[in-house]
Amino acid sequence: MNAANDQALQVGAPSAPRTARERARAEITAEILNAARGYLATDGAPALSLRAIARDLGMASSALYRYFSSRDELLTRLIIDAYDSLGAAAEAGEATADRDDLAARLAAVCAAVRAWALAHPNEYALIYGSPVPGYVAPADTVRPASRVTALVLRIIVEAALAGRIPDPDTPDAEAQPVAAAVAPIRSYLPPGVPAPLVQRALMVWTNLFGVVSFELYGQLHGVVGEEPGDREAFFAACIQHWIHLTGIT
Amino acid sequence: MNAANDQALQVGAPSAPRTARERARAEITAEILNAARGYLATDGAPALSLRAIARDLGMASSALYRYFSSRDELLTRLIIDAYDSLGAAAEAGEATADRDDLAARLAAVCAAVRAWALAHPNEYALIYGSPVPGYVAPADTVRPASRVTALVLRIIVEAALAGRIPDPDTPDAEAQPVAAAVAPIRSYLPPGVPAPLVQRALMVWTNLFGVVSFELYGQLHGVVGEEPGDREAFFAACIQHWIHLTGIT
DNA sequence: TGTACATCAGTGAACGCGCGTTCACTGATGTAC
DNA sequence: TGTACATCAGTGAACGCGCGTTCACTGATGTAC
Repeated sequence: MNAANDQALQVGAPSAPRTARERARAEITAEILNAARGYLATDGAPALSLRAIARDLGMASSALYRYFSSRDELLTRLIIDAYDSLGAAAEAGEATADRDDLAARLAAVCAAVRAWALAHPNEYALIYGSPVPGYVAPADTVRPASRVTALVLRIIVEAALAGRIPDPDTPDAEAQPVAAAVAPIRSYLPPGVPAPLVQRALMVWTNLFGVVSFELYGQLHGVVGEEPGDREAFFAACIQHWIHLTGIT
Repeated sequence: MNAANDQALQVGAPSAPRTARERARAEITAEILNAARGYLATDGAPALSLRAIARDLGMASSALYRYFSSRDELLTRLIIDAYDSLGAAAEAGEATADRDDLAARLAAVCAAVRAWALAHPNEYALIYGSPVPGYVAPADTVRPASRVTALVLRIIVEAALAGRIPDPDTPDAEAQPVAAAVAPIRSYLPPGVPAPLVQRALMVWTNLFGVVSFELYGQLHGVVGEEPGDREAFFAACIQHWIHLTGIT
């Protein structure tokens, strides 16, 4: 929690750099990241080139090493920023819904994730596409990566604890292995949320990104229409099923 | 249909090459593809290198151009083969289930897709990961790409036409846009399958790949357990929900 | 069955390109007295 | 306020590497008579 707050502070409010040097540093760092995001869009993460970025900014390629110690560090920063940007968008969307309308809150999260993905396809592919081979995500990507997951789970937990979800009647034979399977994430949740319900929440979370990825990567081409409203209608129907799946009332 | 059969013939039975030249050509082509798949696994599609493959086979890099006219053509062949391999696995899995047990047939397809993906993570990422930037899939990838989709839809269509799926009672206001959205794929289906049902089938199809992708790309790390049986239990629960979602009895 | 010619697989050098990273350096900005 | 020194941003050349693709060529395999 402290770590999260500290980081939010750092990211959100750059704490007003005082000296000219610090101000310039912050500005140029931002320019580098912007240029990098541009190349993500056109060429993808694997082809991201430090030299191309340097060319864009009109500086020597070696100068980038004053800001990032390596290509991988730049990638890591882009990944963290993308997760945070998506997480913030999802949280902002969720916040607009009536607190008591749990279904609407879940729907808002889904819609916000899709909207963000369509607006930032490059960054979406960076974090939810096939992993960049040879790149291993460092530990500080974990927390930003879990913001959307946490958001979805929070809604389900809130509903369950408020008694607004009827207990799913799963046969014991099935419930046992599922409980073991979802144990890791369940350890972060307050007690009292049945395992089958956690499983359903995770299904919704997984399916959400499944649909968004398929839409973004072109797998829906020739399957779901591309007229205005078609994709939205399909996605809206998905949301309805997800809400129904959780059992939220 | 004819095109499909012709291709199956070509791929399945290489029609017994007669001359030594033809035999050698077929063998070396296969060796190239195998080596390429090896590099897919370790380095990913964007880093796939003709020179590295040639080195593996102990031949000059220029010699590859006797077999593939360019790197893109090699990629295309790998993509088509991957789709066909997955499609064949899914069809074989489905074929083992009792013809009358529609739910079991759907479950078998899902299980086969996941098993194939876990066994061929490299090729899975090639066809269902983020698109390789700059590469545009030619038309001959379309048919192999649709085999799993077709399989899922066939089961649902069969169930619907046999009256084994109760009509989903969707409010007209919702059904209208959904019908427009799924019109493209519906044009390939026999009449009499309600649009909301087609939408559900597509949801199952999308969610299937969503779950498999999340598992493969590590998004489930720290969420769903990694002990033997955990992932299987989670996936089994997903399958149950998908069957329930379609309404198959 | 034997010869003459066409086809094809494979070679090795070369073209032209781009990449990440290092290093010794210059000159501007900041800091301590 | 002014000077001396430390810090830092940015340069440009270089290292060592790998890539896709082309081209003129050699030698083996196949084919037609």
